[in-house]
Amino acid sequence: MKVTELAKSLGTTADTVRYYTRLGLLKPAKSVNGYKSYSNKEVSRLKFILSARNLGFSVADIKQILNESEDGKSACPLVRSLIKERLEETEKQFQAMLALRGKMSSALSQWEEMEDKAPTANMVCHLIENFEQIKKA
Amino acid sequence: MKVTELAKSLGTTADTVRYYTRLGLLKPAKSVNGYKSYSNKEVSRLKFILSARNLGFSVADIKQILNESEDGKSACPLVRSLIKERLEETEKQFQAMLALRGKMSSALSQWEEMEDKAPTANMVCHLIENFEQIKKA
DNA sequence: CTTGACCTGTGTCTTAGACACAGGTCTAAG
DNA sequence: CTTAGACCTGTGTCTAAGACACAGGTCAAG
Repeated sequence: MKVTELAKSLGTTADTVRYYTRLGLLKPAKSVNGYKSYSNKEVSRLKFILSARNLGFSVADIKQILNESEDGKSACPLVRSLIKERLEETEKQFQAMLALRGKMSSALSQWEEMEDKAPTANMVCHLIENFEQIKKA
Repeated sequence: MKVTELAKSLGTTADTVRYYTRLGLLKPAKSVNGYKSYSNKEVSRLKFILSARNLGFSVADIKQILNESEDGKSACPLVRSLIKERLEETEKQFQAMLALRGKMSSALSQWEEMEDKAPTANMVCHLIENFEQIKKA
């Protein structure tokens, strides 16, 4: 199987396959013409990688998990602990985005009723520089 | 004013100041010893940049806004249109994070009751590979 | 003069791929 | 057999927004 073939069969891009290969997550054989040749084992490996990415694991996480399982050990404990970390991070980012979204939409609606002003020596844009979010009661 | 001095006075890092300087958003004079020297004008410029970053504008956006205002034009229309774009992006990312968070926390709770399994030829980790999110009714 | 604390600019690194590009492969037409 | 064109290849570079490393410069105290 060639790069593009593998990629399409799992609904991803050739660049993604190349990226994982570069990192050593996939280990294709070299075909005669120098092209990479992927076996069925690589297909299921890639399937795993894509599932894990979809669940929020980082590529580095996945590398770790694959290493563990290559030693014949169960990766389950590692997987549980990693997802706990990732979920915490996601939660933080989520809260940050929630706050940002609020700020932005508040700014947008405020600014629609405000006039344009030319810049001055110490003010680039009064919309931004005078913005203060209205606090929720 | 030196780099660190400026950074501390506005509660940011020297690296951030250097970064903006590298991009040309700040234009310090060169002091005798080769160090960068920031004037009061740079202070208010940086203050503006930090406010805009805080509202979700990208550094590229800010560059655009600064260019506009340097020509003496009002940046307000540009600012309104940019924040609209950024807000839409933020909304998309927000929804994506919301979905991801749900998936992850669902996985976490499911996996706590599932046993460990050793890897097999075509399965790295059954937790991940057999995961299917329970759909909300 | 020397020590040590702090500061400097420059260059490299990060994520997870996307994109550019020069060249190779392969199929069909001539 | 040759040629054209479509498609594919690996490698190298780019992205955002700084963080970090590092060799060397500066400056006040002793």
